[in-house]
Amino acid sequence: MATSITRTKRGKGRDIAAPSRPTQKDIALAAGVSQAAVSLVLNKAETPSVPPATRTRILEVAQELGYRPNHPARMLRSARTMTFACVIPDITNPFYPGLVRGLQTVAAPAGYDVLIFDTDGRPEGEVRAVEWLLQGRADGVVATFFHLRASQLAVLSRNGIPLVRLESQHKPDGPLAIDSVYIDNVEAAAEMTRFLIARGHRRIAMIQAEFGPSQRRAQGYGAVMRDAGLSPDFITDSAYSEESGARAMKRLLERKERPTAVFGASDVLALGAMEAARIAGLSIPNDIAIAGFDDIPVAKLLGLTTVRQPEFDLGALAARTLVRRLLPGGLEAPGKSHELKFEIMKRTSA
Amino acid sequence: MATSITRTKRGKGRDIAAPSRPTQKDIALAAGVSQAAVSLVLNKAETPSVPPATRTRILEVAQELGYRPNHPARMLRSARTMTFACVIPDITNPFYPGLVRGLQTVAAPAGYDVLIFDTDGRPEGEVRAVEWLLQGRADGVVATFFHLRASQLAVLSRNGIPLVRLESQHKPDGPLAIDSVYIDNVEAAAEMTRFLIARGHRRIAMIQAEFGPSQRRAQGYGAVMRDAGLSPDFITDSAYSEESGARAMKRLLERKERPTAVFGASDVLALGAMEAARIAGLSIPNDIAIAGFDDIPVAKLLGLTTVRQPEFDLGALAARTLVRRLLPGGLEAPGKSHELKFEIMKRTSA
DNA sequence: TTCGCTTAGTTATACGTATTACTAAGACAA
DNA sequence: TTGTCTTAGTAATACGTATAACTAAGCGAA
Repeated sequence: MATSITRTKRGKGRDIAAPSRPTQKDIALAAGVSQAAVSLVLNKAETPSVPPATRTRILEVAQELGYRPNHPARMLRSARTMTFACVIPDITNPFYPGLVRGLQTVAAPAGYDVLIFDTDGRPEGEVRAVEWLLQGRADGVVATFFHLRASQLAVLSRNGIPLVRLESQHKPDGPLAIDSVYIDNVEAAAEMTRFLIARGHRRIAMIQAEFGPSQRRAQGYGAVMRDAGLSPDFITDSAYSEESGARAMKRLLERKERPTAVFGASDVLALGAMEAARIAGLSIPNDIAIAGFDDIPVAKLLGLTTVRQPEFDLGALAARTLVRRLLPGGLEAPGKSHELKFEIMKRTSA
Repeated sequence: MATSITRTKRGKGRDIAAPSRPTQKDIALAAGVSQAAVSLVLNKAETPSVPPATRTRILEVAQELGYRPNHPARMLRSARTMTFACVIPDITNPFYPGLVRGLQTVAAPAGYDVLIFDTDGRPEGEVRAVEWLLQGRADGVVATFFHLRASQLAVLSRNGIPLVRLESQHKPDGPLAIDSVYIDNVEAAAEMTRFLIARGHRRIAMIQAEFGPSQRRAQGYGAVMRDAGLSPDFITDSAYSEESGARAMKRLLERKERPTAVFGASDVLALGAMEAARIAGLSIPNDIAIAGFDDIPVAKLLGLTTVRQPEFDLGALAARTLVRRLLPGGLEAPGKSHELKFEIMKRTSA
């Protein structure tokens, strides 16, 4: 009868050094109580059925063994992952890190982690994200979907996963646990356009992206232009990237009659445009004025006139909404749309 | 005997609408087989004990019910979370999103998700990160630790969690499953300093942060300065932020004898310095030259001369290292240090 | 003396999966 | 007819936790 001193659990077949954290069972064994007693003491602030003496003994043993709760087991047992998913096109777009930070700032004190899922703004990526969420990996989601419609997202609600969408306009309240936080992009773009017109610009072009919030921004711009008796001038490139912005700008600069101002549907597009203009030897804003949308951190450094969307606050509000949804009974409430205010940041580029 | 048509599982006591995804048991029931058979078919490419007919029947039923594996249950059973943690000071520092992207790009095809944990570069944050990792929430970690030493990180290895550190210099190989990826920060800073001297600068100041890679960069700068018979001029502010950079720059500009060049220990510090210089009415690089370290995306737009650290590649390499570590037996190999090359990006600011 | 209440717990079960060990039925050979 | 081998699965168990349901011992009151 061989006596095994090295307590190698999980070392069933192979006896390789298989590290294994102490469990409640180990604590129970060492403290001479049952596993249930351990669980009770570890989780409840007050334990009527466990007297102080036993309580402290259990806590001491736990401390001594360096016990940490096994998160996966907890998740399974309590059907809570304590994780929020953040589904966005691309974390390298400077708009999103601030949003993520806002999320974390509210989520962390409430005990939730934040997991990032990049879709690249492509339909397949968004479908994969939903697939993934249905595996029960997150308790709630904050997401920007460019392609999926409400009908394709309803499956999340049906599976008890609340969703907060980052939107570009007010959404009507619905019965499902789908909320939204938004900034009135139509009005914001309109106001920026009015500002450019007031500055004396008449030939104003807008650089658009194919999908996403660009649509609403174009709408606001188009309406104001037409109201002012000017003709909207859209130029569309594929993505929200500097390359797209630069490409579009180059096309604009090749025209016989150039615009005097260019409104980028997002800051990264505007930055690409600025870069292209600079390469072409143009001075900003004298030769050509440029405006953007988002107010990413660099916009300030580059003096880009733009529409401020408070990313941090958006993230924080979204997280607060999720936390509330995950309170008991929180899923029953109808979906609501929360508005945050934009601000026109007048800088040197326009 | 009441017949319950609405299949409401989990509805033990309260019969509120408690949505519940189908499990393997449900499939088994519907297909007239055992749960074990379902698990087998769903997970193995070849099932000698399940004939094709039964196999397809099971798969069809699974499809029909919209089955998705329950991730927490899988985690518990297989002791794999299929998650990498990325522990960094702050996702809003523009250096990190690219790193995260590099991580994701390698992790996703291998089946791993990426979770972000911000430490704010503070000791408590780093301790919390380790605590958190010990709960078995991730299979591996990519991390930047400013404060914790190897001895405090060894606990991760002891618990079977491989770690890849982002480092600023070569680390000696050790027996634990702790690898590192690094860029030779000493040499990089030295080369940048030589460049500044070659440009004719003699009074060169360096803006440092209190902790982190700033140390190595200061070392390279200091060595070259002394070799050239110049006296190093350090000015330290707390964090890696624009505010810190601006504050430090303001102090430099208050001096009677101003430096002709300022070397920021990171790009965000350099950007803050640029902004402060501009506010003070100085022209860059005529009145004062500025250099940075990191080559964050905006550096290019602002014409900041800096040291390029390939963030994306660092992330990708770190992820590849982790994936390899998590292959069977991968934890036994000694820790290795991988070097990536920097590049001096000569732009207009210096 | 018996009942009931409190104290201090324990036992049992479930969450959904993966895997090991087992088995019943039939085919075929000796 | 018996024994062996294959086929087609199944039953049982474990992962670590949370919790509902139960109980044994001791004490006071009726």
